[in-house]
Amino acid sequence: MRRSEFWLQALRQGGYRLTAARRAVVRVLAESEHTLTPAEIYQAGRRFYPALGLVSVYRTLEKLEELGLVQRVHRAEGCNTYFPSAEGHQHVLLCRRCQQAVFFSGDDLEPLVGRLQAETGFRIERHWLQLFGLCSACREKEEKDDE
Amino acid sequence: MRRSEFWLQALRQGGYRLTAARRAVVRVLAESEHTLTPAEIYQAGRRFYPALGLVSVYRTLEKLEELGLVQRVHRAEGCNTYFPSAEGHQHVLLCRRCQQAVFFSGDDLEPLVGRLQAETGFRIERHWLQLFGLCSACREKEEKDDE
DNA sequence: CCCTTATTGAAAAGATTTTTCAATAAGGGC
DNA sequence: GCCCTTATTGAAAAATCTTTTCAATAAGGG
Repeated sequence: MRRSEFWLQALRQGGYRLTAARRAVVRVLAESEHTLTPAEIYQAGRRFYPALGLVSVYRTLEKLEELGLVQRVHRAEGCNTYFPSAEGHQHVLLCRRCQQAVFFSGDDLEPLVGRLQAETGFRIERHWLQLFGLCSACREKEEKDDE
Repeated sequence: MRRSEFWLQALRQGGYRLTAARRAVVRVLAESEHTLTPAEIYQAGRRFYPALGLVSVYRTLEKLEELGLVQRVHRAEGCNTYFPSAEGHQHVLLCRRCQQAVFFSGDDLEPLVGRLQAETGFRIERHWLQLFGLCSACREKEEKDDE
């Protein structure tokens, strides 16, 4: 099943109605390979549903986040970008130029977390890990810019 | 040397003047053990310098960040908290209740980064790692609340 | 095909951050 | 110590971004 269909189904099961506005937001974000801001989702969503309002983008993101389908992605330049949630224990690697986002897993923070809990007395509950860099396409483009 | 003195000296060497507004911001943030928002810094700073303006807090933070002395700390509830920068390769462990922040080091992401670069074609430049939990004081307080 | 009520978009309100601007004061030069 | 230049200030205005309000609409269970 495509991610957008799954999201619509999950909204339905969460007791929410399927409206044109929500379908447009889902369609844009579920299949995106880049993190998107509310304004970008709004703009792209209007191509599918011209009457879409920015407010509905915000409200739909709120629900998708609540259902665990969407995550907010923070960056130095701003914290208002969204992306499909990682499944299981995954994090994202982000291109700083084109905003492409790629999931990865395989970090092993257990030993570190255990050690820090013992040393600091904190009970550690969650962690954020994000990697930043340049995707291969943007690397080529940057080299071209330098010429 | 205390951190606040070091910051003042660094501002000076960066070509900036030492003003009462800047001294107040530095005094508040350099010795803080908690992440602080601009509004909190403003409020606390006014106790040392009542004429302080919120605008100067923003402008001073901008300069301190530019000099690498201060970092912006992001959280789910908001991205507008500030804290002294980590020295060298350090990250922060944050209490979700009282905003206490503790530096740590010892994460070893090299193998992961190397593997991902090979697999994805990205050139990985930076990473963000943050741990969230409850400090021991807040753990006790939460247990009391539950009673 | 209703009928209830969740949802909508527009406009207003809020919150936060940035810009503008005349007044002030930092600190180098004397 | 005292000018003099000019960076810096705080207040107010403007710009952004997000949330709330509200009457109109439409989703979807019966």
